[in-house]
Amino acid sequence: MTQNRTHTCGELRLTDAGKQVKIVGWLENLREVGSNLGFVVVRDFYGTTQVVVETAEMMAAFKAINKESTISVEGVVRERASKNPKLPTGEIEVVPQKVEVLGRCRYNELPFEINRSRDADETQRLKYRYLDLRNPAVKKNIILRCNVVSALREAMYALPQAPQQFKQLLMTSGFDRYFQIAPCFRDEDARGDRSPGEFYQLDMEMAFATQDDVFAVLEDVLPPIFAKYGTYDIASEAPFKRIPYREAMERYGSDKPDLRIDLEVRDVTELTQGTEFPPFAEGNTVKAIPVSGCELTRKQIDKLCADVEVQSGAKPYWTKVENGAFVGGVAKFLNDRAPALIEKLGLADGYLVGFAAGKHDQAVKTAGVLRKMLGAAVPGHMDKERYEFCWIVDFPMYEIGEESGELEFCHNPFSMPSGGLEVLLKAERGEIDPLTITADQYDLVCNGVELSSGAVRNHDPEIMIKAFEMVRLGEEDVKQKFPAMYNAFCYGAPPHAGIAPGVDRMVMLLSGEETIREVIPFPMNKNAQDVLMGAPSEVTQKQLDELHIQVTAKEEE
RNA sequence: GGCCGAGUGGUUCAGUCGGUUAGAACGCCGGCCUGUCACGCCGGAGGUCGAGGGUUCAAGUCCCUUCUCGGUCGCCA
Repeated sequence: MTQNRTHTCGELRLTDAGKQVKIVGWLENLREVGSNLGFVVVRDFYGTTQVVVETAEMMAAFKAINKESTISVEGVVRERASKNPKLPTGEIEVVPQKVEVLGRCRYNELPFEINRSRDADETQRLKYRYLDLRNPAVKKNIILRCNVVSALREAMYALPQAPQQFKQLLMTSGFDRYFQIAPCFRDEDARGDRSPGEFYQLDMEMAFATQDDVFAVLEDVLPPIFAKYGTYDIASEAPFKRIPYREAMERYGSDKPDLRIDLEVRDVTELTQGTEFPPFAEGNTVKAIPVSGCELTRKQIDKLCADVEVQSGAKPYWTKVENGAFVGGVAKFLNDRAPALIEKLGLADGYLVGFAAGKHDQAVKTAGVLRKMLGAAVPGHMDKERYEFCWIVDFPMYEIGEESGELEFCHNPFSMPSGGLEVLLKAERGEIDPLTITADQYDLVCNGVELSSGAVRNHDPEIMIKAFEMVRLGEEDVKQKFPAMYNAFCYGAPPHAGIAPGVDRMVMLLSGEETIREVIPFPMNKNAQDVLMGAPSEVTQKQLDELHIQVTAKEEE
């Protein structure tokens, strides 16, 4: 039995008419349009080709084959009597002489229809991922992923090795630049944009590099890839906007702002103090988001506020401006403040004002979610069809821990404090507040998605120890917990910096998908289960014995 | 772990105030149809309404418990 095809299913054109061919693929559909007339669609990786059925024998042969079986068709290419301009192969059809079943589909009913698999239940899709991926609309994201990864490799300099601590050690070893596309494993729960446990990063580290050097690399690599592979045509050009962390929190209520939305958060704490409304009470922070041209109905506003509460954990409030006064929502608490608020926020008739109130951090966070929701809901405030990049810079080095109530590292303890040793010494002498110390650490954000985190690393053991002393740790802790890094840095380390954009998230943005699972060939579900392979599953006693692992009963209740 | 949403033929969903035989579309099976391309037309089969308990003359619908999936928060230097 020979299976060699002469052409793929996306290949044949009018110029091939008259040729003897053999195609192979999946039997997608049989359209019967007459007693002995029908059309078979054969699909492979490259496209679909129509096979025409004109005889009782062929009709019987094709009717006996379940859809989604793999078949081969030998025959002659012919110009179609009625062409289909929507298909690349729409000008021709294959008149079959011989049909062979290569792999029989045993079921005449599938878990879902292939070309509508995206509508099916996600668990069902993942369980039958091999059927789901037959859908060209699903498959295209995986192909996109492949193209993006290879474009990234082409754009980068070459030298594959291994992540974080090791890549920093490479710098210390004298390698100037490093990159690789590496799988990362993390013990963290899933989200729509976060694959549970594992994901891929374009990981890079550069010796003798500054923050600007790192920015320059990604500003060079990413825009052409977004331009070529993105769903939207417009993307930020280099240099990307740089926004200090504190400014991002104040203006957008988020450290990953979606800059496609033109709304901004305003602080109205002073102007709302002394009102009868408990959430605006003294000690609370009050943020306002003015939205012009809002025609949302009361019902829509309530729904939006409920959604904000789910995501932020706190209820937002609102009022509208009509005839120069506040109407609806919390209007009655603000009547005497209306003129001042209207002036400060530049309000006019038709404005909706969203409010977020509470302890400072909660108010900021609620405002951030509210801004995002309003931007998406009120027409005219979000130019969706574009990619807006920005760098979030100047992350605080320290924060007051919620539980401990004492100074702790805010993000990455290995980032270089801006200003180096001198700044730490000043803080130690009490000349500056340690909370004002920032780190040379940065995030790359696109359309409200955190694409990447990176930093100029702290390569100086003295500064590292001082940084740790600020949080009541010291030399012994650094030596004990990170012996390799500490020791290596004691032998002359180059200043170095790095970053690691998430490949899955990048492809998600490029494809326009809402969940990361759409760009991963075999994704796990929210609970990190692989429902296709049935993993995790029970282990056998033999496996346990091999590894000297004992399973003991739970001791609780 | 908290909160929100969902679970009804193979698939996606509808199902009003608790009330007769739980509907539709697609898919499947049978029939018709000579140019379809989401083909069309006619007919048919297919349901433990996630599971368990309760209220009631009567539960897909109300109450309690529980399981599963999704979103979100916690978490993720």
